[in-house]
Amino acid sequence: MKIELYLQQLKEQGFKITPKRKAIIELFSKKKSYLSPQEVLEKLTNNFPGISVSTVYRILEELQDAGILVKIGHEDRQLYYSLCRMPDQHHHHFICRKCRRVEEVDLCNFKEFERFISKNLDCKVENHSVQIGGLCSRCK
Amino acid sequence: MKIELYLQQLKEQGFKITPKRKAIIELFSKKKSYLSPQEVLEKLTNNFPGISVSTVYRILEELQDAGILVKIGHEDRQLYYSLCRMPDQHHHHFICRKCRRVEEVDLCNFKEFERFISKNLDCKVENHSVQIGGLCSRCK
DNA sequence: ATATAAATCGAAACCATTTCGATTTAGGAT
DNA sequence: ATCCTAAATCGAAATGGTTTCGATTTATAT
Ligand SMILES: [Mn+2]
Ligand SMILES: [Mn+2]
Ligand SMILES: [Zn+2]
Ligand SMILES: [Zn+2]
Repeated sequence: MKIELYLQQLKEQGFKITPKRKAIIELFSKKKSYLSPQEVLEKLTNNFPGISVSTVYRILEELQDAGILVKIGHEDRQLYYSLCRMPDQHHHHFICRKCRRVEEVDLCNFKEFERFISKNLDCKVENHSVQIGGLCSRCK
Repeated sequence: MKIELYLQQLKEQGFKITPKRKAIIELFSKKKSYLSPQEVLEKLTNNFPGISVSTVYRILEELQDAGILVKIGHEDRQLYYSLCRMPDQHHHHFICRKCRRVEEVDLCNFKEFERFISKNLDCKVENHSVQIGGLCSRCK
């Protein structure tokens, strides 16, 4: 997806296009791996000396709200984000434990779970989270 | 599963059976919902006034290492644990968003994911995490 | 150009979690 | 039963990622 599309997506949701937001989107779109807020801050300090930590945290959260970034669940329980390249359809992510690369997994076989659970537990299933880990084609 | 089995499991892994460890296992085995370290601390304060926070954190981690508790992934990124009632076979968990009840989901259709990913991404799949959310039979 | 709501700054607060040296305890050995 | 010792617990302080908030700046519609 081109940067312009993400910016348009931002605007459509009522956000203003600011240099820092643009820079963060650009950063993620050229890096296929997930990043922590601290890491984003470091990368931006080149072009924006004195950028505030709080700004980075806020922008990352907003970009996720806008569907541009996704949070990556990590066992250290800290925040990590990556660009989602398929914002429109439900899917999952594969994450390389070595290089942090995030790949889109355009598959969800959750229907089977839902049937199984409804039948066996008599619950109302509302959501599910799936994350796949391993080594990507480069790292394996 | 009976408490004695969990205690035996603890002992087999080289841990000593202490009153606090026992109390924490008992607490979880009568509560089917997940708990935070703070909540565990509060419940234990009745029987163990002056129990230390660090002790609770440490025991919870150890019980997880021993396969007795499982960490629950929560969007607030804080620590939550629940008793795992099927420690021996691979499975997943359903979590009620209202009452926090955790149910064992004795199903995993991950093979399909693995085939799909190996074929499309040429990756080496090593692990996956699945968590299902919704309302349990009581809460729905 | 002007207005103004949104965005950013920056420093401090927050608070869940971790650390570590001192003290106590469980459980095997004598 | 007593002793021994590694393991477990205490407790208070540090840690550090994240959030807060009032002051200042900026994007953008008019
Ligand atoms: Mn995606
Ligand atoms: Mn389980
Ligand atoms: Zn990789
Ligand atoms: Zn429930």
